[in-house]
Amino acid sequence: MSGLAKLSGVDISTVSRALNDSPLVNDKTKAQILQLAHETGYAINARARNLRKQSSQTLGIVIPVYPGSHQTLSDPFFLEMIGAVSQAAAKHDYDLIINLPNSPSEISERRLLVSGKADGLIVIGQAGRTERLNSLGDAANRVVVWGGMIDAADYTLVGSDNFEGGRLAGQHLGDIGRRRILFLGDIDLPEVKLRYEGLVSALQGQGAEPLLVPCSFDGHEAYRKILELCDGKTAFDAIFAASDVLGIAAIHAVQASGRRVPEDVAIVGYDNIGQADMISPGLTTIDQNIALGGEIMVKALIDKIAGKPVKATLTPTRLVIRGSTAGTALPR
Amino acid sequence: MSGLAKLSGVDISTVSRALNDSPLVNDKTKAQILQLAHETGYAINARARNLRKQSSQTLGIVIPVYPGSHQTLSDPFFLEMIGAVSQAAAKHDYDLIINLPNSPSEISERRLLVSGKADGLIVIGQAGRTERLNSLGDAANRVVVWGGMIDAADYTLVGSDNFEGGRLAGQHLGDIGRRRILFLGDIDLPEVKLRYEGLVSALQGQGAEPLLVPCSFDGHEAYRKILELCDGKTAFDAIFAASDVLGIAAIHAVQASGRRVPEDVAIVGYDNIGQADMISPGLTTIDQNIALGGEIMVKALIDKIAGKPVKATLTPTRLVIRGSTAGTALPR
DNA sequence: TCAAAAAATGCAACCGATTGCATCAACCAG
DNA sequence: CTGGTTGATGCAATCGGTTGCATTTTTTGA
Repeated sequence: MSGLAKLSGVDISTVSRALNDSPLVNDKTKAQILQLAHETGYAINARARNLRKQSSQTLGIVIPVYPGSHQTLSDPFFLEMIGAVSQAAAKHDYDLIINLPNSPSEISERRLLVSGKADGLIVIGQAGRTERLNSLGDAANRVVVWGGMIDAADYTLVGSDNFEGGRLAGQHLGDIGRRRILFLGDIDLPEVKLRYEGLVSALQGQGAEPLLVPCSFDGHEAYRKILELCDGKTAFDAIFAASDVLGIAAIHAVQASGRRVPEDVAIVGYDNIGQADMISPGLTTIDQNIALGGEIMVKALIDKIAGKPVKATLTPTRLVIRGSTAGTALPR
Repeated sequence: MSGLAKLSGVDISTVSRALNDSPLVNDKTKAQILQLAHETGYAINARARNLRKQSSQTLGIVIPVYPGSHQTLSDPFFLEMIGAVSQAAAKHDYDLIINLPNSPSEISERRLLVSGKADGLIVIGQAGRTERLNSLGDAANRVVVWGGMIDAADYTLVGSDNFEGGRLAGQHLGDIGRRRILFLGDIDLPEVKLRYEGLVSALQGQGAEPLLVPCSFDGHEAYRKILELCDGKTAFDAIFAASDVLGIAAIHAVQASGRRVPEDVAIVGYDNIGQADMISPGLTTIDQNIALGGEIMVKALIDKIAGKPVKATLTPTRLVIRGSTAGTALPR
């Protein structure tokens, strides 16, 4: 910048204003400076600017994946979420930094905010982190969390309507005549619990009741558990899985045991990840509209940073019917 | 920091040294300052530190996805790459910022480096960007690119051995008796071209020659093209697709046309994305070891930033046989 | 034509850390 | 007791922008 100042013969303060398109600067001067900047390939030093302006035009996304957690970063849901948030952030002229906590106890969230590396934080999933997130205190007004709506949260929540999603799945399975329905998932997680409750509520209307099969978000675990159940004497004609990864594993397990999907066992997943329609049969699922979710979170976070009040938001939640319940596989 | 200085009664320079564990500071003083820092939840201001140290402990990853490019960010390959790089960066105590260029012509790479937002850059794929990357000039010594090995590159390349991958695929298809093999992909991209050449070389030994089916990385396009070919009069008994997404689409297309995989048409993909074994039949593919690739790139980039010489590196490339060529589908 | 208002530019403090150099105290050897 | 080391700390410049205020230049209106 001082280089540009010398070249154009004005003070660096004028250069600064010109580059920021300040109305204080004469149009001719401004044009000349911009021209010079362009020619010399000058780019404002973000480090200095960030320090002075006390902001960094950067958002952070925290993915709760650590050695020992059952979910891995390669879970397509996380990856799609990263993609969605990243595109939304870019659209709003923010950079996005990814943070993967090394351990469940590390307080990297606070550190990211306090150190000023990020102006705000998007946290994916609140499982077992409610307290920790609440303890962010002051910093909490620069945090948006993706997760199920719970009352105990001080932070802003964005997420799909998990209860409604569960209800839709239950109703659909009822509609196609299924009565013995397994729920595959870990209801200790708030999001999953809501999906389960939605399912229960839908089935009540039909006089049925689901059977709970506890399972983490690990596809291999789901495969094993469903295979065991198939080989056992529990009778069931449908599975509602807490995620598409689990649902896809369930399809495989059911097929491996010699039964047909959907004729013998209908299967519904949750998330509508890109792979849900790349398998045979396609996986019927609950769409969370991840792309929209990312956009909503980014916008909400930017509003919060600007001090505007922001309230929790639900993304549209809808049922996507494919071969795993419908009998016909749709091509992509 | 000035707060800590007041609290502990020493100069901020001493506080700074203490927090950085400098040997210049008396151990007792140091302990006391660290204690205070812990109690008050103090975190070093990254913005100021970055400015002063002329570095930001941050790497950037550039994904060449923009409106109009056929590949989308939701391509699992990109997502897995982001995950791999992100974990590797975290391991080396670097933050990672994601950059999605808004247009093919935008020079966001240079900007990221020159502005100091990132100390170094990892670029995924060099398709049509060779010139642009070479034009980075000085900045190129802080760039590592994932892509096929080509001679014209000034920058450091890391990638799987695309030629060998193609050769492995060709050999395998030959071994199982296939002679009429389609290659599905866009050989204008350097990586894809090498895969094709590897395939050709393997088939030469067997007296066969592949048929080229030009196709972008878009799964839907692949589906349409393969379906057309199936309905036409071209005879073929195998497909080697330039990516798993294309391979999976090909499986669907072939099945939709009433033929069996692998009995009528054997299919091999490329990448070994997580979903390759979540479909039926599982997709035989060439594993690029994305996780290792991410780690190698991060290490190479950090070395380059430190001024060490770094040379191009190939990641191990191997054939993973699954149901789409083997006749038996493996459970996950 | 000249004072007042408006527009454009310059000056200098500031953001919060890091670090070379100066200073000061404690300790040692002669 | 004194000069010389060593260890510990403080001082102040610095990184490269941004911005409130002062100053200069230009424009306006009577």
